[in-house]
Amino acid sequence: MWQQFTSSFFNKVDTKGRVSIPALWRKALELRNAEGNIVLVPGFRDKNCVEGYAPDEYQRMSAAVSRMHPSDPNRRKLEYRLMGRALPLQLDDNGRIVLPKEMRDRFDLGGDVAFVGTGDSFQIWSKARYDEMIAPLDDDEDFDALSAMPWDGPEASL
Amino acid sequence: MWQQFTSSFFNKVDTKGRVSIPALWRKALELRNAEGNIVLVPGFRDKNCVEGYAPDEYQRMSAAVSRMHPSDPNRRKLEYRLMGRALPLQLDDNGRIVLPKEMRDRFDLGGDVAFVGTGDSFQIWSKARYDEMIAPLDDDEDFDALSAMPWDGPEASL
DNA sequence: TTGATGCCCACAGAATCCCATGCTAGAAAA
DNA sequence: TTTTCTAGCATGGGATTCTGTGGGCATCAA
Repeated sequence: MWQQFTSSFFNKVDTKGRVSIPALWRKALELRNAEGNIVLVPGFRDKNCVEGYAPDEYQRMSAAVSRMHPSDPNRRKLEYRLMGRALPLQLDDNGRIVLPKEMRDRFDLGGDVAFVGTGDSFQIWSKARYDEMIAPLDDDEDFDALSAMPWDGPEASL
Repeated sequence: MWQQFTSSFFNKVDTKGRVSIPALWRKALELRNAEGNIVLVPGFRDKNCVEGYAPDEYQRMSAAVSRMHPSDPNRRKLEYRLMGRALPLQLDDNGRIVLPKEMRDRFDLGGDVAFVGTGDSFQIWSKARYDEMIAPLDDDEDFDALSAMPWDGPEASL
């Protein structure tokens, strides 16, 4: 539909470490003129998964870090975690990427993995860890996070 | 009539999971320049049904989430439930969509389903669950929710 | 040699497209 | 009014395309 990463998908990592990027997201990447390029960042916002960005969004993130003053110690930390660990990858002809061995080991990405869309980025979880993470969210009866969402009525944005 | 989703409809889901979007709402989608696109979100505001949005309304929701700071834990929760589960779909030539199997299983959407208009969005219920849900609402004699409605008089908005 | 990497092809199941068929409501004709 | 016609709508089935996945084979490095 459009250039956001939405929905969740459960794909398999084969013995070579290859895994398909969901077809829906490949179309999203095209709309972002990514030309088959994505950037993987391990454990940035969430230390239990790998985050994936289209080039344009990754640049937005790193630009935000670059706006911080060079003397700011938090900038150094962010640099190490965002730039220092970012891994640019290319999709192959079948729409797959190869997850490097260190990433597979560290995040348990063998066999079934979960791709979770988070709008301008996405996450890759091991299926087992994803299930653990998501279960309490589904049990949340009243879902109080919704009340934290900013809302100014229909005519506010767009 | 116009671009709001109003009224209720009872359609059938076939063996392939296909179901017609009510014709009245297809016209509403046209007025919203949706071009046959809708977004389904399972159990977001109400955990017992699937919610449907026109692209413009969905973007309004997700934009509200994106305005929250990336470090906000409530943003994470909302991402998982809104973006992480949102499913963009296209109407086919006959005005139908395909409900994915997981959704059909989880919300019991086989055979008869109810489409309920809720203004800027709509809901899809299994007929059985819908009947259960709606009965006590009709018995609500005094309907005290009405007193909670903000009201500035006819000339306020528009 | 051994192992990793990139590229190509193959295949099954699932999703999607295309065409057909009743049904209904409303218009048109008698 | 009653009957006939028609266009729009919901629904069904077959055929085709797509997508995720597995395997083979060169190439290159250690």
